[in-house]
Amino acid sequence: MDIREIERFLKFNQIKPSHHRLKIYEYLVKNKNHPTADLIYRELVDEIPTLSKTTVYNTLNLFVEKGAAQLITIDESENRYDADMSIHGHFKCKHCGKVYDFPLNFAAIDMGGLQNFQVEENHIYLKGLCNDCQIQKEN
Amino acid sequence: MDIREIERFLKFNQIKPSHHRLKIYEYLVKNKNHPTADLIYRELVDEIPTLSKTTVYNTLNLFVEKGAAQLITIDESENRYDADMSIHGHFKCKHCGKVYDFPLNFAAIDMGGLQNFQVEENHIYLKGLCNDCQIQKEN
DNA sequence: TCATAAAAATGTAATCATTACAAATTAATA
DNA sequence: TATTAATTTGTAATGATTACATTTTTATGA
Ligand SMILES: [Mn+2]
Ligand SMILES: [Mn+2]
Ligand SMILES: [Zn+2]
Ligand SMILES: [Zn+2]
Repeated sequence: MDIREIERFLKFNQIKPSHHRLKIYEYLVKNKNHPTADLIYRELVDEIPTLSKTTVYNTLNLFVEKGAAQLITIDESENRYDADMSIHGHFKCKHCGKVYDFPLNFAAIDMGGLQNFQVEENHIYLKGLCNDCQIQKEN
Repeated sequence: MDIREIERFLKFNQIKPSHHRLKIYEYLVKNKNHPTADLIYRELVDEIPTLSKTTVYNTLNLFVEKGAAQLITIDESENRYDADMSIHGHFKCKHCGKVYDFPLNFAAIDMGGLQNFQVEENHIYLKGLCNDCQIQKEN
């Protein structure tokens, strides 16, 4: 996804593609690391010295509001963001802190107890030890 | 679950059953409302005038640490707690704010992308409109 | 029972992520 | 260019949670 596609994508989602918005969205797309607002700020401020943290927060809130990104609340006290709007699950390693994606067959989730409930969002969060960290502990 | 059972349960989980701890755990068991620390405090402070909010926080953290309750981070900026440690999902209504339980066939979740990952916790959160609120909107 | 130590609870201050808000800057429009 | 709207900025406020020192309660044992 190059900068032109990002511009089109933001416009498509009713978001005026200002320079900062383009850069923040580009960061989300290129680094699929589910970053916090603070991390995005720290990563971009060298390249964009005038960037303010408030703008990062404002922009991320706008993305979520317009459906261009999703908010991941996998852990208390840290909001993370993801430009991948497809249905997928997240796994956070308790040891290294990395957040992994995994495919999800949402239809398999049987919501027997929720007849007539209208589902608008789904958040599937797992926690534990990732493959790499398990190997480390064994040695 | 009467107070005697609660006492036994806390002891079983390596938690000394002080009066406050018993009352807070009893609140979780009797009101399956996934409350915040603040709500628990407000609900109990009349009955226990000496209760402090710090004690509620300390106690809930202890419960989670010892595996007697689980922390539900279904929404940013509010930690909710649940004494039900069985595997089940949560649905939060965006209109009325109520958090519903629903049964969950966890085995149905295919984690194809997570070979050799060791899962220790699972959090399944859905959001949308509950049955009651949909009916209201239709009228 | 009384002394002593350990555990639990309290109250206040600190922390920290996020938001509110007013001012400044930039972009769009005519 | 003049005018208006949108965006961005910097700082202050908010609010949930935690840190910490003090007080209270409970347990232990001479
Ligand atoms: Mn993701
Ligand atoms: Mn529950
Ligand atoms: Zn890991
Ligand atoms: Zn509802």
